[in-house]
Amino acid sequence: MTRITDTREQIMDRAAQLLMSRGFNGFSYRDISSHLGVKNAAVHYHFPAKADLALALVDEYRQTLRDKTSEFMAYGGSALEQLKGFFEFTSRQCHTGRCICPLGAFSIDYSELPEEVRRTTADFMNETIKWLTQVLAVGREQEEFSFSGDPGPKALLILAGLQGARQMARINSLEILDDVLKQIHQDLGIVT
Amino acid sequence: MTRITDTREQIMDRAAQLLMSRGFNGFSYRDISSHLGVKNAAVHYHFPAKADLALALVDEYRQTLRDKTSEFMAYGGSALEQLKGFFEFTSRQCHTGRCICPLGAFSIDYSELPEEVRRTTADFMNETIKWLTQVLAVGREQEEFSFSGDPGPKALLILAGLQGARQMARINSLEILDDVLKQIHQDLGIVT
DNA sequence: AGTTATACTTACCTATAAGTAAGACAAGTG
DNA sequence: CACTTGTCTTACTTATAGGTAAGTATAACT
Repeated sequence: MTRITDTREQIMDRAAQLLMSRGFNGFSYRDISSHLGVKNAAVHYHFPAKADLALALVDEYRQTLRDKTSEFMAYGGSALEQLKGFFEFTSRQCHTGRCICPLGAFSIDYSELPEEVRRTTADFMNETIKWLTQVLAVGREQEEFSFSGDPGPKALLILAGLQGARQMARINSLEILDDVLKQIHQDLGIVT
Repeated sequence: MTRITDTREQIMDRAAQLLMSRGFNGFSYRDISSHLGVKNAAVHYHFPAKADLALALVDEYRQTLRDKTSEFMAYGGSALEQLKGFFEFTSRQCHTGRCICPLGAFSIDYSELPEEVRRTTADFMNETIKWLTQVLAVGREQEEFSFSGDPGPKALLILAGLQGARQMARINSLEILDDVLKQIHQDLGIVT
C-alpha cells in the first residue's frame, strides 16, 4: 500500500534527522533502513551511493530556504521579520535534536565529498550569505536595526555565530544558543 | 635509537593534525601509523583505545591554553594583547591546515564519545569561555575596547563566531575567517 | 649472566561500512 | 495474456575500522 515515493520521502526525513544529529559520517544506511523497517538495499535503490543522498539532502535544504526567502529577495519587505523567522527556525531545529546544521555536518567531511556535493554545499552557503547580507542592508535602511560597517562581514559574523553556537550547544547546553542569539540582537540594537 | 616517548609525541602531533583537518571520526590508526612508518599496533601500544588518544589530545590542547592564559587570569594585564594573541593563534592554525578546532571536531561525534572525553571537552570549553569573559571585562574596564551588554554573552558570540567561521572557511575560503575577525574588531571598537 | 621493562611487530579477530547482482512480486499497459 | 516498470528482498562482496594476543629485540638493572 506504500504510495509512490513514500519510502523515498521517509528515507530523506530520517537521513536529514541523522545528518543533523550525528553528522554525515555519523550514520549509515543501516540506521535508516532499520528505522523504516526495510532492508538496506532498499535505501540503495533510491540513493545508489551515499553521495546521492547527500546531494538530495543539501538540495532539499536549499530549496526550503529559497522558498522562504525568494519573495523577500524579489520585492523587499520587513527585514526584521525575515531575521526573526530565520532565528526561530534555527532555534527550533536545535530544540528538536537537529543541532548540527547541514553545512556544519558536511564541513567536517568536506574534503572527502564528491565534487558535486561540495559545489552544491558551497552554493547553498553563498546563497544564505547573500540573503542575510541583503536583509541586513534593507533592515538598516528601514531603520529596523542598526550596526556599523558593511553588511557583508556583519552577515558572516552572524551566520558564523549561529553555526558555532549550535556546535557549542551540543557540548554544553542549548542555553548557549539562546545567549548568542540575545547578543546578536543586542549588537543589532533590536529591543526584545 | 628512538628516544623515550619520541614515537608517542609523533603520534600526538600527527593525530592533532588529522583531528583538526578531518575530525575525530575522519581518521584511523592506519592514517597515523603509515605516516610514521610504524605498524598499527604500535599506536595501540601508546593509546590502547581511540578514546585514550582523544583524551590526550584535548588535554594537551587545554594545557596549551592554560599556559598561555594563566598569567593573565592571575594578575590581569593588557586584555587587547591577550585577545590579539588568541586571534592570531586561531588564524595561524587555519592557515596551516588545522582548520577544525578540536571542540568542533569533537562536537559532531560528541554523543558517541566516552564520558571522560566529554567531560574534559566540556571543561576545556568552559575554561575558554571563562577566560575570554574576563579578558572582555578587563579590556572594557581599561578602555582598550568597548561593547554593550554583559561580557559573558559577548564572549560566547565571539567564540561561536570563530568556531563557525572556521567551518565556513573550509567550505568557501579562508577569507571568511578574516572577514569575521575584522567584524569582531569593528564591533569591539578596535581600530586596526 | 639473567631478569625485567619498554617499545615495538606479526598475525590475527570481529564488527560494520558501502555497495552490487539477481530475483520476487504487484500494478499497469499494449 | 504477455510484457514492462517500479519497488523492494535475499544474499552476497570488498574494504576498513578498532582492537587484541603473542612473540621479538633492545637497553637497563641487579
